[in-house]
Amino acid sequence: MAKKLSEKQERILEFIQVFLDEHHYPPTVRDIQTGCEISSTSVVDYNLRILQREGYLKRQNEVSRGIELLGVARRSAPNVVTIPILSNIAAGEPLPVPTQDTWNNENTETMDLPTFLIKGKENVFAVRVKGQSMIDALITDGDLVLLEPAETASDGDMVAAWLRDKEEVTLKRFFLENGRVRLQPANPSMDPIYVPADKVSVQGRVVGVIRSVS
Amino acid sequence: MAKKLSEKQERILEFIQVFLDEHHYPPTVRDIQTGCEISSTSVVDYNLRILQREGYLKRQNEVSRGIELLGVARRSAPNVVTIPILSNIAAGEPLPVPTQDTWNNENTETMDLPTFLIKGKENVFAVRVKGQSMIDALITDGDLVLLEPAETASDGDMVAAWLRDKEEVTLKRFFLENGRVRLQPANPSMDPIYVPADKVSVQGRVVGVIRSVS
DNA sequence: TTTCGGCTCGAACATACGTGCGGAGAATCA
DNA sequence: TGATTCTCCGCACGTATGTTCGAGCCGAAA
Repeated sequence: MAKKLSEKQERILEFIQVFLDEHHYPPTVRDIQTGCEISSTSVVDYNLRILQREGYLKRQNEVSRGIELLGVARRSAPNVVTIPILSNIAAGEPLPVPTQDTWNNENTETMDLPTFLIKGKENVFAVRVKGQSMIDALITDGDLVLLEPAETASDGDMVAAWLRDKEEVTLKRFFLENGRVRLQPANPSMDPIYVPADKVSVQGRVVGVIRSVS
Repeated sequence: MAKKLSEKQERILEFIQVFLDEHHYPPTVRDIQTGCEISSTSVVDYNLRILQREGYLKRQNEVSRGIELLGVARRSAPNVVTIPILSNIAAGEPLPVPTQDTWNNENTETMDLPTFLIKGKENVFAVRVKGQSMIDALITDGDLVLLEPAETASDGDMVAAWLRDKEEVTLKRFFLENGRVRLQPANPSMDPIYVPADKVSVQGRVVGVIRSVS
């Protein structure tokens, strides 16, 4: 178990996990072969044996799709992850990005999300929006905004930005243009705002939005 | 879906569930045959087809163990439901509300949703929005709209409405006002439209919206 | 009675799929 | 340098497994 996995083995493991999420049954050797761009089924077999020996999975002999992930490799709830919901957002203050304490606080509200919504993201949390202040981001009262903590952003990212001067949080697409920041609303009929870079701090990247209509 | 299952079909379903719990991969036709003491593989196949037609499971053609339990039958992830995603929505045509066929078509894309999003609703399906035509409902390109099939609506319901004269589908809040229908955009800065009741047909109630930011 | 549709049977067919084998680079070690 | 081990390759064999077909059974409708 101690041995480190080769890149190919990591890839195979990852592929099996994703395949399982999508199909709810395990892949065949040949599924893995094409999915991981491996040249021969025997190479897949070879690496599967290693993965089995190292305890990452269990295989049934002579059984098609007889692969079962074990331990760490196994995703306990295959399609769902639990994230915290922050409420009590005060207007005029930055977002309270969750800490470990938030997670551990048993009073924190949580929700389950399908994994495909936050694929690859980490420490995602949700904020329940109050009022219409985000309407130019196509977000309205009661919506849940999914955020990934981040202090920086690349051009085009949808971010939650704290505007020091205005003392407000806004959700817009981020563009850095020769020293100042252009914040572009998601609603194309609305105009961008321009802010000096040192007056903006990125608090997180927007991963998704969920609206539950009553 | 309405039809009652035969004793044999109940047993098969139960067997698949138990098998799944034990092995973490689906059984073969022959596993079911011996497990349920059925005399012939073709009988299993016959009943599996019925179970598929009734929406209890989905099968992949020519794929060993290509069985996937759906909805009620699925119990591995109790807080999750599987719904179909309709794409290929043609502009200028009513929504293709899903039928049983849609469910059974193995090419139909599906997604898992946390149950809290569709609490109490039935036969919910998702539509992937193309373009900006729904922008006044705070919905943009790529969003997934969750709909519950419905032919009628109460005042205040957010509905998908087919406008006969305009030949378009729109998402708005529904109000019946002395013989005509007021359709109110979710964006409060936009004006409602008024349509004679016989020129509007409700296709579904909007249950939620999901946006995954790339 | 006949007819017909739902259900069962057994066998065979086609192929999806796990596995084994000979060999070949490439890396490690002496 | 050679020996050894690890990893990869392509191929082909055997069987596991989904699917089909023709026939038979049985109860309900005609």
